[in-house]
Amino acid sequence: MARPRVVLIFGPTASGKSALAARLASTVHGAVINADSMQLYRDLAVLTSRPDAAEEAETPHLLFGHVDGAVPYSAGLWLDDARAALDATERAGRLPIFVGGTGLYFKALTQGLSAIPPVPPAVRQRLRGLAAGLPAADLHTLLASRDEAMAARLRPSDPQRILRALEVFEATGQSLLAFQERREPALIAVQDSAAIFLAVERSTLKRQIAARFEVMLKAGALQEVERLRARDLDPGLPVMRALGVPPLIAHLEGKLTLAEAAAQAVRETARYAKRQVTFGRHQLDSFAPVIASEAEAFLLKSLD
RNA sequence: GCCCAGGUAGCUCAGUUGGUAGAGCAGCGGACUGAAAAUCCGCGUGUCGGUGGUUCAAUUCCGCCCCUGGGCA
Repeated sequence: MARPRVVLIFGPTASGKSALAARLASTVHGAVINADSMQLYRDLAVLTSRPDAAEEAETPHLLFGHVDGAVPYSAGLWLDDARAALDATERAGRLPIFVGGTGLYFKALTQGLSAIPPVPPAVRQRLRGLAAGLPAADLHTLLASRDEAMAARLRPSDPQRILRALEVFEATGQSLLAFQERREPALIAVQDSAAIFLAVERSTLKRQIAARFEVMLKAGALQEVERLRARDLDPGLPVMRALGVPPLIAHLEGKLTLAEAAAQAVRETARYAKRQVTFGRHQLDSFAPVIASEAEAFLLKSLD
């Protein structure tokens, strides 16, 4: 097998991915490229455990904190950014090391995404406004009257996917299904990469999540959320829904004690970790599961 | 020591006029094509405190014991 031209590190939150990527990058003359949908927001550094200034000074880090929280970012935009970051890293003669916990980003990177025209913000806004007052089942009925094929594939209880199908149909006059039947070529083939899925025992992960949240609070997570709240952004934006943000806002508004908010954040983060593991197991099944403590040695060996 | 209340799922509790039990939360499994830290689907995991008795049958009724909380001493 040829030497991998790129390293892909996926794993649940709090599994030690970022530190691993940073260490590896400095040993093998690499650059770390973010594949995490929240670490890319400028407004969230503490709460997303983004690499700090010292780590970023040690080796190049790309796509971290480069997006303003007011922007509704997306997997498609990330893929564009990732393509540019990959090119820049290779031109600089460094090994690209993608690291993050967003399974969809890795799937898009290695399996390709469909080419779908952008949906005009006005269309999106109108549909979301409409959806706000409607039960999901009614939205599904609406979709079925326009795009029966796509409606048949979606559950009437899944508002987010129904909304996506509606906006694509509205913007293009075609079924989302028609687009999804064809994928663009993948940017990276798993065979050309060292792709791993960090395995950490669930109970260990939960302990690490709880300990990390305490550290985040000491490092100013509450102040970070206070600044975010002061921006008065649309609560529907991704940045406002990051783990820990809603409970800490509830605490700032006097609706929860800090202890309650922390417990809620930890619980939700643990559930998220579970979904990440499921995604890794089934959607990224060509990634090699590697025990976290052995991952560095494993990667160095496959880069030999 | 006596009196009262309670002991049922990991937690908080409901329930069974006697036919081996169910909610919420937690947990576990799963789906996944531009909001993915999102959105959605499925699953009850149990010596009903212990032990003897009555009964065809006891988690349920009776006795004794143990534990917890409160009250009186």
